[in-house]
Amino acid sequence: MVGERLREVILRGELQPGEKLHQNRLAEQLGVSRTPLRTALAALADSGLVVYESNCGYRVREFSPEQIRGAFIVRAELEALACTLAAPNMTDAFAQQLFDFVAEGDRLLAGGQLLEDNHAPYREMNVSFHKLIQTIAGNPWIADFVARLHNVPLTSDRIILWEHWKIIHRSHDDHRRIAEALSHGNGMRAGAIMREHVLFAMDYLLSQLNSQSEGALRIVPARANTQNRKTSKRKP
Amino acid sequence: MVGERLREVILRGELQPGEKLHQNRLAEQLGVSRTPLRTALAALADSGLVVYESNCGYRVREFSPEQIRGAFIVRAELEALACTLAAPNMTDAFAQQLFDFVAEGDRLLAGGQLLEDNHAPYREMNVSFHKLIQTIAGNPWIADFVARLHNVPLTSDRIILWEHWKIIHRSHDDHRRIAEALSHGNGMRAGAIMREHVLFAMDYLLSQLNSQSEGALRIVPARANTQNRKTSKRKP
DNA sequence: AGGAATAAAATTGGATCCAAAATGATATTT
DNA sequence: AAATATCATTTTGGATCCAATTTTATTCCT
Repeated sequence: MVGERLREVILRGELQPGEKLHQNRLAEQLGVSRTPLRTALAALADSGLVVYESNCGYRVREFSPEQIRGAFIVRAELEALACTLAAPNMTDAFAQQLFDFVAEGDRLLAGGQLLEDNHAPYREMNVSFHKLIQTIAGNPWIADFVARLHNVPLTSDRIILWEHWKIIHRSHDDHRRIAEALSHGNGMRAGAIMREHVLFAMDYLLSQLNSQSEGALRIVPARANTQNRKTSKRKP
Repeated sequence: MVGERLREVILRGELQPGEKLHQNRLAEQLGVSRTPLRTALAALADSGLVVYESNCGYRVREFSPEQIRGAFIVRAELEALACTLAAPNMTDAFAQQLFDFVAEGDRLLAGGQLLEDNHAPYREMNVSFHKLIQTIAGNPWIADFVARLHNVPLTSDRIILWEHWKIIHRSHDDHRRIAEALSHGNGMRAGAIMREHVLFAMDYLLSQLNSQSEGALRIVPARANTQNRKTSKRKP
């Protein structure tokens, strides 16, 4: 829980890669003692977001462009696999949900552009679409690993490149074709589209990384999480 | 480090799945205080070997046969991907190392059977062979995720089914063909063999799980790790 | 006697404390 | 003046302590 907050802080880039994580300072900033902070750090270290060195504490992990590239490649393969596994599990209800997400995307892109106010909703629709396919696939490892890959700064689904209409339009069209293929039970075809869908995002992100400065990449946070609340049991 | 020991204990099956992890007792058994134990538990929880519930502590995670099956399927795909990525990176030195492992397997299997004393060496050769391919592939995510999948009890490379000569012989023959294909730069073909190599292991393990009792599965521990020592800097 | 309510024990989670190690600063020597 | 050595400060890692919650045991009531 303090771990979640730390993860957000790191992924939003508020802590520089390589930066040392000062336990006293961080604990105070987060308003907790060092003990829960350290358990959170241990978990983050295992998940690979921070690195630990004995007697030297934790620091924010640095990712090379090559590692970021590698993350996309594995994600492309895993999400393609999710499509092939999802196909035999398709039901009318699942197909309907997929097309609902596509329809929501259509609505958000209706004006021939993506308005500023629609960035966050589009992002959430995008995340939901991908997650739903992983759910239908029914293999929890895929969802788990894809989530881990999203924990790499810049690889995260927090980041979408909004600038060029043609690219976002094409990306949304991929979604439609994937939904079509899956609803016809054609998992291999859906997987092929998905693989290209992810690999192209990789190429595009890396080209942007090379040209412009990293700071220019837009990070769109989720809206105040009134949704997505997990089970919280409280005494009266 | 205390985490490593705990991981071993759990993977060896000395703690039953679902069993509650008593912090006081465990800390005493491991000869440490509760604080380092709890950081270790937090890390293991993130890596998915134990589950945590607020105010109820940690318990050993249970895996359904379906989850075990899922782990093999993802591992098959990841290791196949490792083959396709490794092919363009092949050098004569890498090819030599692969064939050295194959030759070692030939030696261990020379008598037309796998002697009891050769179980551990064969296991280590097997692990090294697979890891080398992942190293050549040069994508650290693959090695990381495959290692996580090995952290599932029964999916682990700690377990090899030694009983039937024909199966282990065939499995070793897969290794030879994979090495051949990779040394010729044929990553797709190597990947296809690797996928079947892993998926057949899955089928065989699950069939054994259904027929005989789980306790009959042989878990062969690594030999006292004089090798595999990580960097350890000590003051004189 | 069975079940609900209450009390006692145990266990967890967080805070504080302390020793060991690392970092940084100052002094000393060449 | 530069390099080394020594000392002080900071920071980490582990142990202990304490409050809050859960679990277990007991008592009480129907």
